Amino acid sequence: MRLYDSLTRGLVELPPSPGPIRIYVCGSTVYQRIHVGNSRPFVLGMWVRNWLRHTGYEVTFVHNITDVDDKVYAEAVEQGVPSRQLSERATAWFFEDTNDLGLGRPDLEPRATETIPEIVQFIQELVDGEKAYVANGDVYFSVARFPEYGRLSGARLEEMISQETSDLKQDQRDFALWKSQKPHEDAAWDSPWGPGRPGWHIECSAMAEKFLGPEFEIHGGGNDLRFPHHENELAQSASLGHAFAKIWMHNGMLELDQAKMSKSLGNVVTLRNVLDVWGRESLLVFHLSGAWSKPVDFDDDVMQQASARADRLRDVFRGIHQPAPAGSWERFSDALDDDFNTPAALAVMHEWRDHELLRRALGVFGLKSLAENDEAPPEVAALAQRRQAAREVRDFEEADRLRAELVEAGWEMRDETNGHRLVRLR
RNA sequence: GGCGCCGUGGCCGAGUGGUUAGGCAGAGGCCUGCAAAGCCUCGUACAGCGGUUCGAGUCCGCUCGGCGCCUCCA
Repeated sequence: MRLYDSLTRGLVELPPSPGPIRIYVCGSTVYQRIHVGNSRPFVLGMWVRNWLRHTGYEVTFVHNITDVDDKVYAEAVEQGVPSRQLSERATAWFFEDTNDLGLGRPDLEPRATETIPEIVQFIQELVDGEKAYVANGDVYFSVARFPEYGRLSGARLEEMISQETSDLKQDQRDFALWKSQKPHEDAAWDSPWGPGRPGWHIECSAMAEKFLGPEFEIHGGGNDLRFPHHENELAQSASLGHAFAKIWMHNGMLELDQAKMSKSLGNVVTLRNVLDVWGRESLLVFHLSGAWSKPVDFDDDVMQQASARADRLRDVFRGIHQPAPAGSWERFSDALDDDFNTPAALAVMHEWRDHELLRRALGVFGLKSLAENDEAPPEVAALAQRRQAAREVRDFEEADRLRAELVEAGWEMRDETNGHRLVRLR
């Protein structure tokens, strides 16, 4: 299998299976409900894990939760609640919403606040190696001492100007590894540099390396994290001589009205809302429909299309279909092995009539539910029988009345040559 | 301004330089009391202009347009 790597800007071949594949995907900072855009890296990570396991790899998938950050404190002050309480509530929402995607959980879901000792040690090593310096309770990474800085984002060091300025920085491009506690911050941890909390990027270097080691195969996350987040993670880890990620997998953004969906712009649709309105299957099919690395528009129209596609796949398991040429698993697996091309894989699935083949493919994407046959409850089946009887005596008025009653109960009658079929309405 | 991605039929969206992507919507047909689903048929599209080539959606250049990052953001 090969994947597009943002660092080398080309396709990189994975080591042959079987073998270990370690994946780290940046999760969300938790201070409110996550939006649909946030579901993309989670879904992609779970799917890649499933697929790699399916093809024989031993996969470890780490997906972190950043539960300490400027935003968390700010929102807590805004709402007048303790920051710990806020982040715990938002973490619970995160689990609730992602659970409802029905994909299971990543192997490890570490939280920044549970990784403080490793973070502190990481920073200490950077300070000891003179890659970072202490200034009045803060610790900053020295960008000038890492010549490779800018490689991931393609930015030139000389042209970078940090917007987060501080008199404590030796160079305005430097970024904080540790921030001393501020008056409005109600939670802090002890450190050799005084009470404070981690800067934004160090927690990911620490969590990734704690569970995967100094070198791992895939690092994922949204394309907007390429700079500064991932650039800085790479700088921190590489400064200690760690190889860090071999492949950087940056997923494209979800766009709403031709602009990136983002909390700061406020053009956000929560994952919760999408799950409630469209259901998990339609959302997953939507994610399947677009190449992971490219931006995609999110609106009712594309969700409607995804929903119709989900129904079409579902119908394969319902009706009696015309015999079709035997499906080829190879075409499906070739699509996924080629940079995880899910739109192409989905197209192959649409051509299949073979239940077992299709069920197996759906399983990779957490969509086996589409293959489940609906079993009508006895009272619905009884209603259907009465309608069938009415039809047989050609009492169509009564038949239509009973059909309307069935629709009311959430079931659709599909008449067939020798009987009928009940299909649950969604 | 710098770095990067992208422009495919009404819509979404694949596409190693040379035979059909696939789906949604729409039209006609088969089936049917009606309906739904299914099945069959129907779209000769690749932003524009040059160039390379026997041949380009697919490579090169330019132009136009869209998006992302450069500041918190999946």
